[in-house]
Amino acid sequence: MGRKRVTIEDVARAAGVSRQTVSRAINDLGEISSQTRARVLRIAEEMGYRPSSIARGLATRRTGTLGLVIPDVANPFFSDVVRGAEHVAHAQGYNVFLCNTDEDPERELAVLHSLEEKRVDGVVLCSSRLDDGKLHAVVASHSAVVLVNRDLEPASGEAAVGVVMLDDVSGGRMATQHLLDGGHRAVGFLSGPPASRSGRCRAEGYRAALAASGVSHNPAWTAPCPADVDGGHRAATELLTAHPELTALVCYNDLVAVGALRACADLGRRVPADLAVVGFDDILLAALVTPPLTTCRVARYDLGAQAMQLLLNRIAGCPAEEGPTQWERRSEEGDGHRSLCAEVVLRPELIVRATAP
Amino acid sequence: MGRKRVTIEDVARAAGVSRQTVSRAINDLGEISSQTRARVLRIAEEMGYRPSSIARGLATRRTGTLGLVIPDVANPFFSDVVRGAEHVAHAQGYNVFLCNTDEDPERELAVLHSLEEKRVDGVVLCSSRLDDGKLHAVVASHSAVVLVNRDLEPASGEAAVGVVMLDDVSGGRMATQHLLDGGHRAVGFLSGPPASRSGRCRAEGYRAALAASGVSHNPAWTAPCPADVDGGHRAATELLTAHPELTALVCYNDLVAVGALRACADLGRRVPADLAVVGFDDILLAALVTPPLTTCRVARYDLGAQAMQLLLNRIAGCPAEEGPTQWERRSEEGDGHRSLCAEVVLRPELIVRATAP
DNA sequence: CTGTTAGCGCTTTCAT
DNA sequence: ATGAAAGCGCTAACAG
Repeated sequence: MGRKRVTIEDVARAAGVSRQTVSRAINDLGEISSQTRARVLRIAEEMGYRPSSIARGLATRRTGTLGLVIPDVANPFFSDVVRGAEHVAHAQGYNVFLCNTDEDPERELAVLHSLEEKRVDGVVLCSSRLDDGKLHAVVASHSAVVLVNRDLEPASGEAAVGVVMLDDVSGGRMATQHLLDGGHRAVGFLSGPPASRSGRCRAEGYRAALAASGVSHNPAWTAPCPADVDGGHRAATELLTAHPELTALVCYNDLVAVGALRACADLGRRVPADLAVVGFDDILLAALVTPPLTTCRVARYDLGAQAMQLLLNRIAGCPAEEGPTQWERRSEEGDGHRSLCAEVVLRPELIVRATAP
Repeated sequence: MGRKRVTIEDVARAAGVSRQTVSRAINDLGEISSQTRARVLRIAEEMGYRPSSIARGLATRRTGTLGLVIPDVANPFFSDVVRGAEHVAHAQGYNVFLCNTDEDPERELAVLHSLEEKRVDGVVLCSSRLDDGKLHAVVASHSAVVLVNRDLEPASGEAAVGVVMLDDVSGGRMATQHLLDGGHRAVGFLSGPPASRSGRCRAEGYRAALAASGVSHNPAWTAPCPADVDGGHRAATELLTAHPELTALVCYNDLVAVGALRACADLGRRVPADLAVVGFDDILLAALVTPPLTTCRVARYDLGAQAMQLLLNRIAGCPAEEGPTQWERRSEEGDGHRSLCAEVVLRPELIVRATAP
């Protein structure tokens, strides 16, 4: 394996032309007779020539690769985001570096630096845990950045960063309202990791819904937890034991909700008769557990796809050193230029199943 | 964002040294006084210097990136493989390009070519759907390749390729035997995609178990299906309708098994009373559906981790043009050199839950 | 220990 | 329509 690589020089020599001509042929730039081009391409093909995108990257300052930074591929939420993002990127001829941060800000910074060294043409950064200062530095050092599920005030002189957000406040309100509509008054909330913006926004929506219905809000009914089945299981067990008065639970995500279901089974509380449960995300699992989970669905694939599309728009539309002006203007024009606006907001949708009918 | 990048030249000038000295400092190669190194590093840091790994790649012919090719990230099986592989790669300073093939051989070939152009240092290729000829070509054109769940006879003059396999024949036998032990004689098999090696091997194990127990094998009891819940649902519905005599079902994977569970619910057949079901993989979902799934667990994270470790060993251990000799010898020496052997086999483990007690 | 000279394989710019 | 020269940012191989 791996004998000496064929270079453009080799092909040029074999075809009896200059390297430039070969370059023109493989890049399909017009200035070449279709005869020579066909001949060169055939010879290149025969020799198994594979142009080095790394040499090409050095010369053009474009690598044709993008970074996609997420907390964890194994989280079904993000694996769908990845699919959406990759699909869009590949469709336009880009490759993507997938980077996990494991929710660790140090690791996040490390992968971002690594992407910078790789000279990626742009980055989609999901659920960043970086503080505003560090995040500004990151944005400044990459040629294009789109943030998913994380806001950032543009610093002065900085092009507005692309942003794709979930309307989590609405989501939290929606989920809670559904329970209130069902007659529940003692509604708890498992809020997920304290560092999660989604968690905080959903909590805000939860409180807003309670307030709007004139239901008093008991802070002791809210508890943080790790964002997985085990975390939900433990937190729900504790919360339900400490506050047996609760008749309903809004959960940070479906994994946590499934953990809560397990806790109910352990504690002998029937769902939904004794306790109603609402999750978030609508992962595959949600429809398949017993009883099937009522949940707030988020269009995860679209989230990734839109973020990537936004990034590609910015890469294509901001050819050189153009300032943020055009972007800000566009995004204020309304919906006509959806593909060019700098902020996208996705609204969740309540899927009513058996855990909170 | 993205003003002019700082180059090694800029740093050299600012520090009043040559580029080479800067290079020595950042690469921590001995031949430099610790004073100058410290000073250079400080200046580089201050200037926000980020060495271009693409220029470096051109010069060194090593990119520090690896390819990981899988059918689909959103498949929970592969997302765990990805985690294992990435963890090992990152621990040794490599980045990985993740590529989905969507089980499409054309796309698989395309991503492999793209990785070749990117000059990755090696590739882990999972569940390749390529025929032997094309696969040999792929192996020949990459500097190091590890195959997961796909075998390949080494061609003459070719270094043996690294291989990590699941013992799927054992798995199929194990699952079937468990059902036979439970008294079942009419055992069906949903064999997954015809192109899947795992599917074929599990089928082989299934038939072997039947034969070993002297149970006659009815080919009509085996049916292929797409490897997801829906595929399982449809195939199980058809199979159980056409052959109501079946009392047990071995399923290609857990997703298919969950589909079969759904089909049973539709058809009014209780599980496990009327139909016993065994799945494969033990994904998260398996323990959480009702009733919890009996399944053959595969150490997915380990699968990815071992494959990547094997790849890194081959990259490190095969410095130049050394032939396959050393490898073949090592792998025959036994288990002492596990980290250097060229083939790893992982055995699945039966997890008995409620669908086939 | 430090600097100099050549590339790595491609594209760009300018001739022809 | 084609070719020649220069350079992208870094390291390898020598000198000193």
